[in-house]
Amino acid sequence: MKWDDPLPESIPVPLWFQIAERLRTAIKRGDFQPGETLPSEARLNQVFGVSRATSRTSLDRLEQDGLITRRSGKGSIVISPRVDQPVNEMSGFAEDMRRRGLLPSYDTRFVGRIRAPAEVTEALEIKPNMRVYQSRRLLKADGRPIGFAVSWLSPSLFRRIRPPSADDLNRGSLYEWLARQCGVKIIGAREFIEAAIVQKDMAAELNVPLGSAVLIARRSSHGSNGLPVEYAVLHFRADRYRFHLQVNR
Amino acid sequence: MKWDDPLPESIPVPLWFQIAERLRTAIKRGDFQPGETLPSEARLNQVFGVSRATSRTSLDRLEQDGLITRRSGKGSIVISPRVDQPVNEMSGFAEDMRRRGLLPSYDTRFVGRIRAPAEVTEALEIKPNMRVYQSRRLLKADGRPIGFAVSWLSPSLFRRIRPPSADDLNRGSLYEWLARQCGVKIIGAREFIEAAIVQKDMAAELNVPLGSAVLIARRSSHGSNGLPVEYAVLHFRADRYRFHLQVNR
DNA sequence: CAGTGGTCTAGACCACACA
DNA sequence: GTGTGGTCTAGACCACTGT
Repeated sequence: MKWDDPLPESIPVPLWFQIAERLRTAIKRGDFQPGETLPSEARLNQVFGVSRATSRTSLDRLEQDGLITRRSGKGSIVISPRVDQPVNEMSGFAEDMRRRGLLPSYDTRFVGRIRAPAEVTEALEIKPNMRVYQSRRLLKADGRPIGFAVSWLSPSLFRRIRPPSADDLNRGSLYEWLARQCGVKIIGAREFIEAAIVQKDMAAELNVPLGSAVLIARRSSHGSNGLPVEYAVLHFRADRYRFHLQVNR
Repeated sequence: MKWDDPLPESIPVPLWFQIAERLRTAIKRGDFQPGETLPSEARLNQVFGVSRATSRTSLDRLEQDGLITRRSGKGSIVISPRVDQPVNEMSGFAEDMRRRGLLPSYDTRFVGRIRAPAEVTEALEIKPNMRVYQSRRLLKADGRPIGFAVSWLSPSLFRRIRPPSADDLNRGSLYEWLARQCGVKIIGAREFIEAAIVQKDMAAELNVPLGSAVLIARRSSHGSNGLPVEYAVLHFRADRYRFHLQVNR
């Protein structure tokens, strides 16, 4: 499939998205090398028979994803490719692992209601000392411990719906469960990333010697209504995990 | 200043940007609370006398910056505000520190040409064992060590221009120097973030005990032509520094 | 139903880069 | 000069949300 083959007719996918995907795969394949320019907006209009706004929307997306930069008078220039797959797009642990070619699994250690510490009530924007649903899970990749996730969910989710069981949590992604059962999609988050020396109980869970380094992420997630959904603290083995992110502008 | 005051006439700033700034400050000020909706696109058209494409571009920017989400049929919904200052937008160390209310300074330990290790030649996309310009700098905030930056610059920068001196580097941001002297703006980067136990020489520089944790960032920066400009490895004291990032979609 | 954002068209004028 | 992306207008039809 060449990048400029005609688009299929009347499928329920936006034109701008189809065009962006064409260019994206062409870049991945190496048809456009880093430093080279993509076809101009006018050219895309001719090739795909669309208006300029549509082809611009395609390029907007590629720019936002860090694949190209655009310069007035020059064109849309391909940026050196990512070495790895993922980036800082929103993704749960399971998806993250699959993209790295590893098989994710969970061991749920605890589920239940507990009194939330201040760090949590602040993040979830609820009253101090309120009781919230907590889960504690060991995260594994190809069967080996890689991280430990402690997660608190907003009480507002469980007015009508029962919280997930340990089985639910072992079965798959928490985010998928929230989407299926609560109709809540997590669409963004704020994260703090820190380094620390592993604590005793966490060393046992992660199966690392005392004195090892861990990578810690504290994540506040929000749904499409803009309100907090989950607060999570994740510890990762420093020898098996690193964050990868793409920064623009 | 209310968010819907008339826009000044004929200033050389895009309308969509001015509108986005109005809404941004209104959100920061609390005129629109988290979970509330912003004025609809049609309303913005009336208020500012612009076309729908223009008001949409404003909202696109706010969405990209993680301030709002949009739902067809509902509106543009304000997301809970960031606790800290900005986030994963491109910024050098100096700017980063100033945003945290700290005074940045540098102690340059070394500048000169050295043979680049494989990690560097790969990131800069140059031939193995090529000699490149390296700098090693201690990063300080309010006079106290906070990190250590080792940076390699692409040889292509110095065909016509002399590399920066230790004085240049002590004086201010490397990125500002590159912009001024080489006309190269860094517009994006790829980063890996890791945790580790501090090494002996680094412990001495950072003034931390052996066995402490450090946060390590490995950054490949590229300019507006999409080609690599700088590769840097930064070690941060875990007790004084953490990353903060905003994840969308 | 009316209002919302999502997508798309067909034009326009501008500043910028390069030959 | 020609071609590039940056900005902007004035329409249009659609799917979705709530009443």
